[in-house]
Amino acid sequence: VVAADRIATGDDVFRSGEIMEALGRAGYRLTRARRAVAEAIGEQRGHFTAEQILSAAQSRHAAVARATVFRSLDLLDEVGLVERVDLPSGEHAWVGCGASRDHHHHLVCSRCGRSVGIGDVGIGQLLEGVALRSGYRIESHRLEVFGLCPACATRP
Amino acid sequence: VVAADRIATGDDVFRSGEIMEALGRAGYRLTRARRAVAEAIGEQRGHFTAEQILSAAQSRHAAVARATVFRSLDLLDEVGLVERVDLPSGEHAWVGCGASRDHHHHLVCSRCGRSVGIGDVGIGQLLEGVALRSGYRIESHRLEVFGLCPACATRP
DNA sequence: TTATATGCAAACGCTTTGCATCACG
DNA sequence: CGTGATGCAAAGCGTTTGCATATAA
Repeated sequence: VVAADRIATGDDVFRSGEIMEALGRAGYRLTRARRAVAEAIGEQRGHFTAEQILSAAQSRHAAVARATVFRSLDLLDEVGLVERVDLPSGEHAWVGCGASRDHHHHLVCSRCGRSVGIGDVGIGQLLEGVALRSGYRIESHRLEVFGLCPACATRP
Repeated sequence: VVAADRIATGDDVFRSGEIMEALGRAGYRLTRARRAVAEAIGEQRGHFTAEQILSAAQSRHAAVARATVFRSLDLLDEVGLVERVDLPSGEHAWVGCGASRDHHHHLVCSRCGRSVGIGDVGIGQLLEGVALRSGYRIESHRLEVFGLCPACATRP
């Protein structure tokens, strides 16, 4: 049941081109603003906030309206290219979802924000037990894991 | 390692008295406002927002300032009596933590909000594997589980 | 008596909205 | 061309802060 080989499905980073292609495939217009947001996301190494995308775009001479950043992120979320994470601080951030479109979770570096996807490491199985004992009919779960990435762990 | 018997540690609900006692033990003043917040929390059946506490207090003729509600919730969080949950919608809510002061997670009813605590069901163990494979030094994790409680599951 | 906690109102930060304009397809 | 997307600015929320006042211990 546990797909051990699906653990650590790779860095949650992608090129802006991939984003635009996916948007096109989903039937959305490939606009200048969306390209700018896609490029800004491509520059991010880890999780990012709407604010970061906004200023990344500005510093590239590809300014986008604040509202458009939010609208684009929502769109990308719908398409499954990014996903919201709630940081321990309570902040809302986003991470790219790499290639895997399946149910998965994120392992986020608490220093640099770099994130990797992790597959279903067997939590579903654990939760079956919880369901039995609690009587709840479990519908969904969210797991967010925080720690230091290899680079940040060695470099103090 | 897996404490199967600690699954479903009981309803995350308590009487206002327990809250006040714990606050006193922690060396905080037992004020009228905190009593009002404690009572409002006691009325909640599941997760609750600051806004709900505010209006619950008002409808009891024990009005509290909005700011005080936030300050009290932060305090109760510090003491470990309540905990923030990020609902799937992105909303911030709180749940009581019942008796257990250990590391735990919450199983929240997505209809009525009722929540029960679940102990460390073995996720720590799973994450050791993830740490090995990913190279990350895992520091913390948050698991939030949503579903229908027994009552809501049977009553459509 | 004195440090703590409260109330109030204003400030804040993030996110959304309405609406006229723009541009992708 | 026509519809969907954008920009702008204003509104909306939830949350925090500063400060004078009240109050628990």
